[in-house]
Amino acid sequence: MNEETAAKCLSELGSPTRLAVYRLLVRAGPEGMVVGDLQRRLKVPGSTLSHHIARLAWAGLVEQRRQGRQLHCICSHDVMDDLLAFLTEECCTGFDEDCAGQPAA
Amino acid sequence: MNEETAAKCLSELGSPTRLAVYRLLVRAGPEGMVVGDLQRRLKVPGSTLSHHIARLAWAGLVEQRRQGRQLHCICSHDVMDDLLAFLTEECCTGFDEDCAGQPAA
DNA sequence: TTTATATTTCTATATTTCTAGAAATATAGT
DNA sequence: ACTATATTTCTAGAAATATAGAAATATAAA
Repeated sequence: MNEETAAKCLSELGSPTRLAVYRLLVRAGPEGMVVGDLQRRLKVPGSTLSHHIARLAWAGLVEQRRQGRQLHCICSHDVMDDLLAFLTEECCTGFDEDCAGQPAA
Repeated sequence: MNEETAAKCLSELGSPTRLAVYRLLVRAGPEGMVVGDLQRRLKVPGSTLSHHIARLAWAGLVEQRRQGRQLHCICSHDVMDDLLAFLTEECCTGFDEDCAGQPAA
């Protein structure tokens, strides 16, 4: 993952509503959650929620699969994994022992 | 780190300019870099850069120490460590083997 | 085919963020 | 005190984002 893509992911996760959505989806596992469930859990109007989910999907953090009338939202772990790898490798140093990553330089 | 704080950090890191600043500071190590150096490296007007650095500092990701006329910017690893821990623990699952973290549930 | 449900798209408004020039502040040297 | 350097604060316009109601779309059930 390059810096530009990382910034995109970080930015999309950096909204309280979207981070909450993402966490719920992580906990929901491979089945994911349908939009309506997310809506009831987060108490956010459908149109607003749809907008936020679309952004998460645009960043590749979430995938959507229609099943009948419902749309299942499932988190894509790959992107999060790449993001964590980027942060660990590129935004941590070996200068102190707090961080497990290799030195960036 | 709670969800609100994590969202704040993610959002602040989610700007291409700020992520670039942060990465340069990580690589600069404990000495950090002065604002002027960052300005020359990133080719960004001082006022713009100052604004971005202030946001990183507000989120606790960067610390500033004046030394004479210059202001050294140093990345605070603690916050990044906490953020990585949050993402690993709260935004990764044990459902597949891609992710090293513990199950969130 | 009508009706109900689930979700999105359209539209508008309010708010935030980005950007950068100009002025102000802080420090150091002469 | 004056000048130069480093950086911030002020200001404002432009662009992006958030929010949510209303209308539209997709699917299913009766």
